[in-house]
Amino acid sequence: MKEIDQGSLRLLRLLQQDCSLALSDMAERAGMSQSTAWRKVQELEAAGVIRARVALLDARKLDLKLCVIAHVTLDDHHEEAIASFSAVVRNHPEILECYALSGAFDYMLKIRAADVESYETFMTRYLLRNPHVRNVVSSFVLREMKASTELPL
Amino acid sequence: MKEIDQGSLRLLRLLQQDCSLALSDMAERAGMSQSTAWRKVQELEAAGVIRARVALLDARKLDLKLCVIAHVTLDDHHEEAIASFSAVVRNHPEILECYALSGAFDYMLKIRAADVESYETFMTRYLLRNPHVRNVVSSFVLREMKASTELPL
DNA sequence: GCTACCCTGATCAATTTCTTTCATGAAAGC
DNA sequence: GCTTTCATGAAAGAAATTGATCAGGGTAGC
Repeated sequence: MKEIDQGSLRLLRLLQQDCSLALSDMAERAGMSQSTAWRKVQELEAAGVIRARVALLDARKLDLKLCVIAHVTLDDHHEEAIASFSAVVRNHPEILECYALSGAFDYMLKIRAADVESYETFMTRYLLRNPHVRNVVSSFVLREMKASTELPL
Repeated sequence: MKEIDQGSLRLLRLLQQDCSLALSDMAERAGMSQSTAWRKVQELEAAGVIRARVALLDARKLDLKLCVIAHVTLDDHHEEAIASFSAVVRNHPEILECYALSGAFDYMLKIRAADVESYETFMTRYLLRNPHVRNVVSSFVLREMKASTELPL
C-alpha cells in the first residue's frame, strides 16, 4: 500500500474526531481543495485505513450502567478450547472487547451490562459454565477516565 | 429524559454499525418513514444519546502494531496523586482508554504504540517517572479477538 | 360520543453536500 | 524538447439533508 501523506493524515485526524463534518469543512481545515479531500478520503476508504464510520452512544443514557474488566484463564490451549471460547466472545454483544494477552492471564474482556445482577447472570451462564474456562477475575469499573477511539497519529 | 422507543433503538443499532448510511436507507431498514427517522435522530442527538460520529481506523495500516494493557497502582490516593496521574492520561493520545478499577489494581490502561521500543520510551518517560505511580504491569496484546464500540441494545 | 393531543407519514422547497468532469501545472521519463 | 503521468483545484451536476407543513389515525380524558 502507498505511503500516507501529511494531507491524508490531517484528514484522518479530523475524521476520527468527527466524521459528520462536511467535506468542504474538512478540506478547509486540512488545507486542501474539496476535490482533493474527497479523493483522499475515497482512497483511504478503499485501502481499508478507514474501517468504518460509527456513532458512539452514551452507555448511561441507555441504561448500561455497569462496565467490567474481566481476566480469563483457560484450562488448556488446544484448538478446541480456543475455538469454544472465541465463539462465546463472538456471539455475545455484551463483550465489547477481547484481547489475548501475554503475562498472568490469557484474555482480557471488557463487558457492559445493565447492572450487577444481569452481569452475574451473563457471567455464570456463558463464561463460568464453559468447560474450558478455568478462572475469571472480574474488576468493576469505578470511573471511565478516558475511552477514546482516536489513534495517535 | 424520555423513554427510548423500539424504533429509535433500531436506528441506534444501525447507527452504531454504520453512520454513513443515508437517512432514507436507515428509515427503510428501521421500518419507518424518512420524516420519522429524521425526527428521531434529531432527538437522540439533542438528548446526547448519540455522543459522536467518528471514523474507526485500522491501527496496523497506520503502523501502530503494538497494543498494551497496563495495570497501574498508585502510591497513595490523595487528590494530588490522582490529579497528577489523570493529567498524564489526558495529555497522552497513546493512552486510548483508562479505567479506575475495583480489585487488585487501581487503573487499567490501553495503550497503542508503533513498536516495543517506542512503548518502552513512552512508559519510562511518562508513567514510571511519575512520583505517584508505584507499580505498572504491562501485558502485550497478542491478538485482538474483538474490538467493538457497539453497545448491546 | 367527542375533543384534544401526540405520533406518524407524505410532500415539498431550500439548502447543503457529494460526486463527476474538465482543465491546468508540476515533475518524471524518453 | 516533448510526452506521459500524476496530483490538484474549479465548476457543474446529482443526490441527500434539512425543516416546515398538512392530514390521518390512535388514544387518553372528559
